[in-house]
Amino acid sequence: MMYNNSGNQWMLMGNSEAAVPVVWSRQEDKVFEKALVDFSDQMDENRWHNIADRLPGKTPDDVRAHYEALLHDLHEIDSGRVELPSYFDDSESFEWNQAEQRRPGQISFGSGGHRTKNEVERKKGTPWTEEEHRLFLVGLNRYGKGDWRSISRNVVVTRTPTQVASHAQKYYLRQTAVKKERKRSSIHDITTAMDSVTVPPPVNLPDQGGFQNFNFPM
DNA sequence: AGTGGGGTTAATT
DNA sequence: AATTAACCCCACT
Repeated sequence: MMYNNSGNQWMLMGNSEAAVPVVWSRQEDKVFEKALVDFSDQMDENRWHNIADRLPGKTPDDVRAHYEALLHDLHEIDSGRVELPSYFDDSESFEWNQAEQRRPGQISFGSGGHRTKNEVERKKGTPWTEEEHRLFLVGLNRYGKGDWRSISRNVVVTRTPTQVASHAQKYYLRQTAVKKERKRSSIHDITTAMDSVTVPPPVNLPDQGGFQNFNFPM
């Protein structure tokens, strides 16, 4: 899998050039992922163009193809368990000016209870964007559940490790919640292997408020 | 008004 | 540092 290489993309140069494999380095991936969030507001073609501008040697089409590949992987991650491929980190502690990324954020607002209006802007929780969540899944896939620090540092660069951990907590809570709802303990839950966390949430028909759970056999 | 989702912070290991 | 629990705001119903 690994979206960075899934389905090798080929760059077909006009007439005289031979096909050249498009390869994505780790650094390029990071730039790509960051740009994805930065330009998440534009869902048109400009997006690919803007992202490509940050990646010397990459065309907007390369970027779009890369994104497609990413979505494909995510779909698999999401609709199955999160399985960690055996490839782990690779020394990617390059000099990424993470200083200019991550914002000072994290202003408290609820804790103590002293609500001063003139205090530092109480930043209310900023909702995760879809892109950030996708990146979160990528990070999960790459570093595994628990390594929030790496995920924050290398993948979801717009969130601090604490935020990532928090997001993960809610994410898993929801996962199990949905799972439970779907399966009112049935004899079929018994499996030979050590159980599990599998069973793709049959997509949600819910979302609309009411879904009936049949709590009686039919 | 009650509930629950989704975010942050505090406490614990 | 990571996990767990408490807490808070807000959109819905």
